[in-house]
Amino acid sequence: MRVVTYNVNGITARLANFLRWLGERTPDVVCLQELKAPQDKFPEGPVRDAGYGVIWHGQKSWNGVAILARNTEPAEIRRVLPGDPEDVHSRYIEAMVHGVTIGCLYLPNGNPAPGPKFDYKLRWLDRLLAHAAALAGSEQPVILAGDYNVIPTERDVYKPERWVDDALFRTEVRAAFARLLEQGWTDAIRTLHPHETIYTFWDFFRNAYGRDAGLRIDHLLLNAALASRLTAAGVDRDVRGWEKPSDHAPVWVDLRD
DNA sequence: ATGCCGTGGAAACCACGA
Repeated sequence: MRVVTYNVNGITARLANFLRWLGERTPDVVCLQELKAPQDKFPEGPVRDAGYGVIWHGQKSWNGVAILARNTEPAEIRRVLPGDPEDVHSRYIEAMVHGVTIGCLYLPNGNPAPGPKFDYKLRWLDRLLAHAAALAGSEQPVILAGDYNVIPTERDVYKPERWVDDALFRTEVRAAFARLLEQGWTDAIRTLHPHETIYTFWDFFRNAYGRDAGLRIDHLLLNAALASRLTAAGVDRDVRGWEKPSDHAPVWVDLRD
């Protein structure tokens, strides 16, 4: 079973590109972020015509997350990250697919830091840690996939010294991600490729993709019950070079049945 | 070192992203 996370940066603007990728790669489960579409504007018809069941949590202009499952319906578990009734951003959705709990998340960017947006990011990380703690030790397989907006280590950014004060790389944020891993989560890409330079995002400008000036900020974390089934992981980085691409590329894991 | 680009929504610019 292949599970993918993909920040599409606007599902409406990305639709042709996305459907091409979906048709060519036919992944089993897809976690989407940054739909940037209200609930009633999600392109449900084309997605279902492509052979996928789908649930989504939209929002006007910003955020928005979805879970797609090939030839089946994702069984929704929740569409809000617990812990803050005041938080109205659409940044989390969770469903069961083929016996695997799929958490799809879009973590706040947090810039500029310091400031209220960074404070919101840190609070969101705390809530994620609290929710993930229960899932980490579950005997049921769980994957937390999404755009974490966290550069885990210096190896995951083209020029670390330029990013030390950025909300994606500040020590508080890296420490929170490290605490997440200490709960028992496996960072699939890094575990299978410990020494490679791997990016999942390249800026739209300054020819970032051409220069390979990227970041690794999209992650798939597996709990222990699922990590034993991990066989492969990678980035569909060629998609970043397609016409009208997102600034992120799809990131995937293959799991033994 | 910097939103220089891209998207959405409203308004012929601004917010936001990373």
